Amino acid sequence: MDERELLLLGLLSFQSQHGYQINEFIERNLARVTSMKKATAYAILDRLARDGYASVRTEQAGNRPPRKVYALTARGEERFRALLRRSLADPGETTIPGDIGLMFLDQLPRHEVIEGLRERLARIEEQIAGLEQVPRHGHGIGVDLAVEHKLVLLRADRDWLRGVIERLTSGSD
Amino acid sequence: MDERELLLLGLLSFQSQHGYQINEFIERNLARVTSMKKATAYAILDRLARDGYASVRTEQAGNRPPRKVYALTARGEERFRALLRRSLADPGETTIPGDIGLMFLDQLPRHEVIEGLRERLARIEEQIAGLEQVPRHGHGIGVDLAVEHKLVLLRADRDWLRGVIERLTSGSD
DNA sequence: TTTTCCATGTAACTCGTTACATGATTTC
DNA sequence: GAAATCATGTAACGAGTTACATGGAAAA
Repeated sequence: MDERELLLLGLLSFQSQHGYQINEFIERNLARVTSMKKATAYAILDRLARDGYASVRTEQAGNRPPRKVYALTARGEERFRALLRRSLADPGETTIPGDIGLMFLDQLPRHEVIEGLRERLARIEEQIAGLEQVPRHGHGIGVDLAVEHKLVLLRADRDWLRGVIERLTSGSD
Repeated sequence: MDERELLLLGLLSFQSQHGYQINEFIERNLARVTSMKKATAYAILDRLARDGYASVRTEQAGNRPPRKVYALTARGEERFRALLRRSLADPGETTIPGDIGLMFLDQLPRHEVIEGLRERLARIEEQIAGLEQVPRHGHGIGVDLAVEHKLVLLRADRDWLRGVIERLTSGSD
């Protein structure tokens, strides 16, 4: 909730934009960072305007459909900074998908567990490879940091997983 | 969704239980792994019974309120194993809270950023300290693995954060 | 000429949480 | 006599996704 709002406020803090534009940008450049859907973005933009965090100006370019261009208001910038501070300071609850499954791994035949974990490992390695190809300084150091962060955690995850698979493969318990 | 269902199926795979019992167990022993709320558990148990994954037997102990004891059916065990295999193999989308904020850190005065990240670091260290005190082999190796996993990722996160703070503190860039 | 692009949205749905209701019983 | 325990639920709400509607213009 707050994260999606923060994202939109942040994008607007760079420049005023209309919804379509924002959605395009997210889809093309931020797919790895967020999975926010278009309808959601439109709805939040609406809310931002309603709450006075953004102003709306309708713009017509030629014969195209009219655009609603959103611009941060002073209140909006304040809101942005407040959310940003909170977001930086609060690590939140990182619920790791798969950890629940881990708890029950005794219930499954050992070879099936290993097979599953190997597949997981392969997927993680794909994600890492994908992120490693993201160009640096494409959209500011902040974005680079976010990518770097993800990479660090993915690599730690990968290394741990390798260890676990090894432990499980080498038989003893 | 699937994770919560998997958790309940897994708990039932150890032994038949009624909802209250399961909720107690989760609250007391699994608060660090899941945040599923009671109402949710009751609803999912209901659904499991409706879909034939669990059988229900109503039991009365003395003058207490009647209990609905759920037991896995054959279908339920199959379902459990299927979800478990999927959960092990699929790393899913680990959306890290805070990464969105990271992207915009240029928009905030440097000292505020550092202040925020220091607080984040402290919180993470608290989480680590908390997890380090969890006794091993409390509830099976699976649970230990899950805790270990969380610890590994938290430590990687902590180390990275320290590096970032250092980089930011030492001025340049 | 059919598909894609532009640009906005709505309606229905799912999943989960919060807050509350119930009512007997045991503990403080 | 008040509070916690036992045991189940319901109703209202919030956030988000999916799928669809619209309609002109440009590209294939």
